[in-house]
Amino acid sequence: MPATPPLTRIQIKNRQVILEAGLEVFSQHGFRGATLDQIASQAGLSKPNLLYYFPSKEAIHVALLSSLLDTWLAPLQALDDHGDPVAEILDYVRRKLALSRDFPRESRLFANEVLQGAPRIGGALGGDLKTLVDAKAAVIRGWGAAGRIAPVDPYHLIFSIWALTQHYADFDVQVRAVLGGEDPFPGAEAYLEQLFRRLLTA
Amino acid sequence: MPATPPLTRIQIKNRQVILEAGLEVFSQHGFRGATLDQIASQAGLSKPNLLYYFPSKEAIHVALLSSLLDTWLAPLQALDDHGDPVAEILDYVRRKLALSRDFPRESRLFANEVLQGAPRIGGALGGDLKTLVDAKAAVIRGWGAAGRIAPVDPYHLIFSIWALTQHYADFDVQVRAVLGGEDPFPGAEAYLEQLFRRLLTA
DNA sequence: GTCTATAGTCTGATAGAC
DNA sequence: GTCTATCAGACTATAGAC
Repeated sequence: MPATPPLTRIQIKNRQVILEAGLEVFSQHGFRGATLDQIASQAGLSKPNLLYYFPSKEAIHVALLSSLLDTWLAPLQALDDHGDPVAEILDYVRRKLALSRDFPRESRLFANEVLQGAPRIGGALGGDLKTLVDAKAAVIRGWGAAGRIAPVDPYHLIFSIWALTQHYADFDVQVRAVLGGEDPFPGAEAYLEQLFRRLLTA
Repeated sequence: MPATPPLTRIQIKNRQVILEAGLEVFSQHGFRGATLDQIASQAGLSKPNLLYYFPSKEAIHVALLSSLLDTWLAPLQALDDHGDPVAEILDYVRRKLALSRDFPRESRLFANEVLQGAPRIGGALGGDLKTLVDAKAAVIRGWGAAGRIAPVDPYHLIFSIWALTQHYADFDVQVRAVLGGEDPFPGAEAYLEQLFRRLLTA
């Protein structure tokens, strides 16, 4: 028998509605800035009803972070040891930029959390995340050693891909203010392809 | 006669103490996450005494943001039309990375603000910031047109410098978790020089 | 399962003594 | 100028009716 009982359809649906509302509110205001009133209103439920499905405000936040972490790391997971090195890295950049364009709230949720010292997902950073990055960094280092890409520090390469792609989601307000409201993503995709192609084939 | 009376020495000193404490607390917890109790404790003053020097919590935050904006834009201001193009841009990268290393709290203060939609400095983004970036983007575009650097979108070049340098301050916890605690800045400086040199001299 | 009502706590800001 | 005491509102979470 399972340690936790299976959820009914209505429980599953309401939990999803609450997580969607939590994502909207937490990503915009951060953990402390968000209130249960806002989340309840966004979800179309009463405040005590939220706490019927989740034991606390923090539980909603933690559930969001952990359920989204896999999605967030999928583009790096997909980096294929056996593919063409430059194409693999450029594909990774494209997939990561697409996440920023299509899921900006998820990006800002993580950014808020990490910016404040990752009090609720700190463990995953030194655990699963580090394990994954170490593995992929070894792949990239191997490509460099074999002369298939220009020599480059694989860790800072990965950091730079994160920084450059997430910037367009996390600092969207600033980017659009400078560009006068123009959609930054077409230009960003072209620029990043140029940047990493020149870096890796120098 | 001045619209506001001149400040005494003790007033100037206490305002500075409060701003220093506010920077520490706001940069770590964001505007809503910070409390006057924390700031007062950090400053070694009582809570009502804080509000003797500043009319409200928001006034402390706004004073911090506006007094730091100039410092934050100084490295871009210093980009010299008449210098060597590649050296000027690489110097800008170095100066901006030094800000992230030496003033990470200031970086996180701005990141928190922009991430949440810049509710308190939104005006400066489309105003002073855009004006400055437009001017410097024109300089960089001129260098490209004259064949002195490889052709590159000047706006996304500037965004990429911001993203890459600020990442090491704003996501410090994540970077150090992946690197196992090692100081990221020496490696970052070498990597960024390599990256932008290859981009601009391709 | 969902609601209204509310308990208990925290927080920004003020009053008033010294 | 600085403090203690405190107010009024907002907040998370719970109690209990339906």
